[in-house]
Amino acid sequence: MAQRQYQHIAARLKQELTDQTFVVGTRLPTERDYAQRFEVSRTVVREAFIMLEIEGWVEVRKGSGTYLLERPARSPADGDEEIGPFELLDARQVVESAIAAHAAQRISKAELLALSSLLERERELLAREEAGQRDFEAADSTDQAFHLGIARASQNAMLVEIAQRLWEQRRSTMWRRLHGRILDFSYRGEWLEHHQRILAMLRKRDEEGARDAMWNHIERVKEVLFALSDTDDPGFDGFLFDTPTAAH
Amino acid sequence: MAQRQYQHIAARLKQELTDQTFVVGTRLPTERDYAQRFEVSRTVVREAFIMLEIEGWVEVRKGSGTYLLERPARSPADGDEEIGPFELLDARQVVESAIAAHAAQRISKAELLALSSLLERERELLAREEAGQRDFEAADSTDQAFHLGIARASQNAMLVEIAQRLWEQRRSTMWRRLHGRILDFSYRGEWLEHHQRILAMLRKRDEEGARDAMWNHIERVKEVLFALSDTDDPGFDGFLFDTPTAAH
DNA sequence: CTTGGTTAAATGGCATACCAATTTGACGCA
DNA sequence: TGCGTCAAATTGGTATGCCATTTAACCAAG
Repeated sequence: MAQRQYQHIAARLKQELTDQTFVVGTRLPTERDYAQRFEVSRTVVREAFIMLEIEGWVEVRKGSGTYLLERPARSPADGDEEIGPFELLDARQVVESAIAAHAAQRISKAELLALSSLLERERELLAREEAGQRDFEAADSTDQAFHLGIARASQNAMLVEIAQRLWEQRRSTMWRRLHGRILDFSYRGEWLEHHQRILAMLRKRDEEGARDAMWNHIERVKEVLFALSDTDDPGFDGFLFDTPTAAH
Repeated sequence: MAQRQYQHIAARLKQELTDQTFVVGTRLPTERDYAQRFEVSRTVVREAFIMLEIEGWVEVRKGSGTYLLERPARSPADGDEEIGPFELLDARQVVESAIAAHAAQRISKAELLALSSLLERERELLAREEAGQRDFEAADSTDQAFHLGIARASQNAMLVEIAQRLWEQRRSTMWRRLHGRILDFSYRGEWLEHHQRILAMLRKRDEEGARDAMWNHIERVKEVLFALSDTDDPGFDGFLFDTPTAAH
């Protein structure tokens, strides 16, 4: 596995905290428990908890335990109606393309380099995958890093926050289910091309080009998602088409 | 000292990275070095590095070392840093203009009517104000209702949520202070004209027109805000120009 | 039955030791 | 002289063990 283990465990913990019903204030299982359950050392779990602590999910009390704080991420069970995949993609299309355009005029050379190395990483992962080594976690986090990196390049903290919020939505169960498909069905090469095109526009500081490239990228993701919903998975379409914007 | 040592060490590391001149990309001293220097175990240093990694300061490479990334312009977890007025307006400009364009193709007749009646109300309030009856609260809430109404017209719950989040930011003390000025200095007539132009574009379902109208509206708000910062209010500019995007 | 203190178990904090990946440079061969 | 190879040193990764704090269970005194 490419990623640092603590990040992997942290992702699983977050998933558990969002999916499962842990009431706010609950004491979570101990580090030792999780270590045993995930079959890693307590050190790794501890580091994962540190990540959650930094991100504001939990509070760690020495000698007592780890406690769930109010969730920073929007949780479907908070009474908010869950956002469907197509609706979320629409929102991302609108917002991220605008952010990309803005970033095109403000991105630094260092940030261009950072994005470039992310794409290098995507290329590597893709090659490995073709060799049979799949690493969904790594692919997913690289994808996210690229998109959030663009938001960061806008030099605007509010836009970064908004972009993060959009990506957090993937945690919802409904969405997670589809997400794997998108990154799996050998569309990864296509996404890489899209990302390269976006980066090229940012490099040229081409505002309109960046906007269009990002727009088309997400447009294509929507198309793929739509096509995938025609597969033979029973009950797959069921929830897809409840969303207002799903009727394309 | 912070409760957990890693936080203390992380703070010292950040200070060192800010003060000292470590060139971007430099390999930092090893975990063992810092452990010795700070007289703590390598574990603690390692946890501190994890914090820096999460916050985007450094990249950690197994077997190689820890490398300084471009210093994040704004560190995410340094406590929720307050967003400055110009930064917020930039974000609103980017996001709301994109939302307006999206809404232009989806707004319903009922929503057009609702927006129209909001403008009617703006007109009323303006007339009353000229007669000496000021009602800041009403003017403010009408303004917000118009902008959020457009977000709602996008038919996308996520976009509505984002727009709300943007408007919530005005409640911050720093921002509130300026906000009164913008709505007071008899710019209200101008804002009304802008809103009418935006609504007209939405009526025509003119995507680009709506985008531009919203963009120009907020652009003008920024100009006014900038001009107002030249007034004689002592300490007024002080905080305004600390924000990265303030240097127009 | 209540209350207070004592104690033992549980839990996170920290340090140490060993593992694995990477880097470096020395050595040998062309 | 230059380059390829390989082994040792370097460095982060992980596991384990012990320490300090907190919690709660228990018992004795009132």
